[in-house]
Amino acid sequence: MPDPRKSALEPMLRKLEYGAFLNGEDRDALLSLPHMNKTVEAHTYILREGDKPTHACLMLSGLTYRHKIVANGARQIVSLHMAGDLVDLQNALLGTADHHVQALTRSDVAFIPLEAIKNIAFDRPAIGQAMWYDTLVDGSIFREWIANVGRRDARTRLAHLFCEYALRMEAAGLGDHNEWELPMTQEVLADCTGLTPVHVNRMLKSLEQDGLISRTRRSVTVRDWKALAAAGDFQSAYLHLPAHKLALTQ
Amino acid sequence: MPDPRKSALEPMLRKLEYGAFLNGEDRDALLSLPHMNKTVEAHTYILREGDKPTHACLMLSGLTYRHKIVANGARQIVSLHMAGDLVDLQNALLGTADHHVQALTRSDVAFIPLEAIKNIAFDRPAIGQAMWYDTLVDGSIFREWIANVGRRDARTRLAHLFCEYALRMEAAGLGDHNEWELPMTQEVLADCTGLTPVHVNRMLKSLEQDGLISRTRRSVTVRDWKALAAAGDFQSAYLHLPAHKLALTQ
DNA sequence: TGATCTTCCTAATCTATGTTGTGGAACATG
DNA sequence: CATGTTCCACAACATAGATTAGGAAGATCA
Repeated sequence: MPDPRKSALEPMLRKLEYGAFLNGEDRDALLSLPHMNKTVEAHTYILREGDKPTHACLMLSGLTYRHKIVANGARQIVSLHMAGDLVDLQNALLGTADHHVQALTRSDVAFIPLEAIKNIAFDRPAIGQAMWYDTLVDGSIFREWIANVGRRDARTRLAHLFCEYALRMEAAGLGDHNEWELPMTQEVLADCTGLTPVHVNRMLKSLEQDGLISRTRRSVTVRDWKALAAAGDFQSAYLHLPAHKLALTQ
Repeated sequence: MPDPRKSALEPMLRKLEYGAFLNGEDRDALLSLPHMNKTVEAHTYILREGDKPTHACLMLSGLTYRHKIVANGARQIVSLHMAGDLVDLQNALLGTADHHVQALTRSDVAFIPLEAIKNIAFDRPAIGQAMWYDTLVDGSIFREWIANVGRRDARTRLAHLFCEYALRMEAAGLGDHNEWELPMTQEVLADCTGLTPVHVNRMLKSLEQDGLISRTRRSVTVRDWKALAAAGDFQSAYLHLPAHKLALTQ
């Protein structure tokens, strides 16, 4: 058994602790989970629709996303994932993957055998509750995306996506909500928001001209968080982040 | 303790058994859960965004839906629920509701104390796994809705919604996938699909004229299931229904 | 240092869907 | 049965966002 004190699985703890109090034994048990580390290059598929996964995938660094392809060939990204996210707990327990998981940037991930996850979740109620909670937060974000894509106009959608991304990055300790790396092409932004890259470009310009953000090739600076949140009809409650993670943005 | 053999909670078992094998004791424990039955009229709010629910709500009959209101006042429905669905397990465990739950038609529901749900889930691993699975299936349906609303055109969206609804109703024993009650106004359909009622009307006419469906005021007959599924870019895998529930539609 | 590729930007044009409005059918209410 | 209300159907018009396309600006690599 690996020494839990220097486990690579450390990033997993943060989010799980949102959902339940984990005592020392719980934490050790989590950090001692068997796993296999791997670095995946940008654009690599981690899982394809129809696969029957045997491992869950924990993000250690980088960004990944889940997506679906519809009949006309268009792609819809349904979620983004960063360090600490247990990406395909979803696909894992359901047996057959109903969507693709792909690396957006070069990423370090840890593959954890499903059996080990199930065992730990049912042996240790606090961990089980934490994982369940985590999947519920995922669900909450999905609901918000349905509303975002279904009922908000293009500019609002994009601003909303930015606010969500900024807060999640900050909560994960990966940046400041007012300034962050955005390693996405405009095509990726379009596939997150159900728009075309051309129109994303127009809306980016609009947000920039109105002084809400400024940007360089691969990073964004928020010039006026309140205005951006207003433009994006963004209220953070659905992220279910603990209060102390939100202090700075209130 | 009520006699589990004639519990009103019976409809809960079907879906939970998709996710795990439940033995006699598990089933008795579920059916003996404390609960309070209630009939809610159409349009009644069962839960509002911001509420802190103390009970989960099991649907016994009728239809309910969850929705969000965005800044411009538009409504986006994010899911539909029918007999057997544990509607707000989502809101319940998350502490604060991030969306509204409202009755679409007059419905019978059972309110089950949250504490009792948590206890049974962690005392009985099979039940815990079944409930977790159920919330994951919810998540899978959310993902499909994001893709539906984000990347499919209006006609396809509507056909997709119909296919999903038909299959879920049939799986719940509430109808035949080729003929069902549709107690929804075109405005409700619009709010499910991110369209306007006027355009829903156009698309309904289109589906009807092309011989895929026919309809009366509050019911739909599928004239050609295969064609409707094709028009809706519908593949049922994401519903994660057991094979025997799908036999008729293959 | 140039050749090649990707991404970004911009403009012109088009179209799917939204908006507004009207009349009538169906249903609910008393 | 009379009346009010909700919902549906249809039409005329408006527009947000899609489509297509070309060139500029960076990146990557020989």
